[in-house]
Amino acid sequence: MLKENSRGIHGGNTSNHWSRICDTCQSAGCTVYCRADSAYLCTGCDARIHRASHEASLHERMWVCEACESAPAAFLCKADAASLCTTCDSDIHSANPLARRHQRVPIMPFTGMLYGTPSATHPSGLVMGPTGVAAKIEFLTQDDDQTILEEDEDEAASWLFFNPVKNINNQSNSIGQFFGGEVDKYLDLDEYNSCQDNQFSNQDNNQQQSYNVSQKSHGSDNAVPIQYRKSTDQIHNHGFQLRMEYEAMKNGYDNPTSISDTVSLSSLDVGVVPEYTMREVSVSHPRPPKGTIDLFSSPPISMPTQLSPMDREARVLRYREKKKARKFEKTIRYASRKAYADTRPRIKGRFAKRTDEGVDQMFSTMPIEEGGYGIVPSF
DNA sequence: GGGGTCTGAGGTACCACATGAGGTT
DNA sequence: GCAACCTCATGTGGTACCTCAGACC
Repeated sequence: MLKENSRGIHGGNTSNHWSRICDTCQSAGCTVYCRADSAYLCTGCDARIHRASHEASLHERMWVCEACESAPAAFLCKADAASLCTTCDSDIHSANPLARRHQRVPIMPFTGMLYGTPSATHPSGLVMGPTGVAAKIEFLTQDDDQTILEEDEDEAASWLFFNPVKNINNQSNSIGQFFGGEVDKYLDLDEYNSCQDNQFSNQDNNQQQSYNVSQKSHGSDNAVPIQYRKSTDQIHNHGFQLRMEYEAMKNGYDNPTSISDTVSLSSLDVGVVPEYTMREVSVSHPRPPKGTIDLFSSPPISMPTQLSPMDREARVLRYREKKKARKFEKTIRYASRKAYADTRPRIKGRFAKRTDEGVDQMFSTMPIEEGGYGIVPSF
């Protein structure tokens, strides 16, 4: 399933670990680069260090490139909703004509604190962030949690309230039981694998989709950035994903009625990547780590029983970012395959075998290699 | 109100085959 | 370690078919 996604967008990053870990704690992936300290920091360390003093809070920081995760981001690609360093931006957006059309804006350094009390010198809260040139960092406090919940109440409500009746009738569904209510059969526990301790994730897959214009480095299958439509299972995935995040941050993972401690994955389709294979959650890293997951060799999934305020804030922020970034269109990952599919003969919508005549007709206007088909158009 | 039928919307299985990942030599 | 070769899972789109909900009688 993920066979063709097992490479990072730069072709060689197959590790389950971050490209660059936090210079301070050495245990989590870095998310920001502090110019003043010349240090790459994870979200937790960034908050801790730059909350320590007023002076520290004035340090200019840059988001780390979401592609290579090893250099400060310089541009925000609006199409990919990704912050990229100059190198990755160049690589990705020179891959094909469509990629070149992506609108990018420079990312300026930000100061202040991402979490906690706003800096007194930044009452506006205007900083430069990964989601906009002049994104307003929303300083999250416990009170803000409530504000967020109120803002999103309408949408979130549909995610939060499981149907207890269906749950009872759905006893055979271990996942349904696990979450205390009706759960989509198209489970995608994506975001729940994104804690810093977790080494398993489908980040490669996510990244490849996010940066689906960047595959020139590993083959001719250049993906196209155009997104057509999104199948309902993907929509379910997003809905459930966000619902889970919302539920988690709402409860701080200490509500035993909504989330139990373990889950059986045996009934899940292999293609579904349960992100929540964490051993524990001390989450502050806003991005899922790289790598894929082994559903059947992983230890039983445990849900956290406590979540620190910082973790909650991080999750709230991540929830909102993800909500903003939701896309419901289908992603074409392999343009060459699409091109072939478009040109294949069909019978009642099904692919049909090519006859020699059919091939000749089909490619009568295309250059045909000896004994083969035409050159794969590349986007 | 209950049951049967019709209709539309939405979801999915099916097909062939180039491609690429991973294993072997 | 590297290259060449081999094997096999994967992704791709249009259509028919299936399921379900709602309307109607």
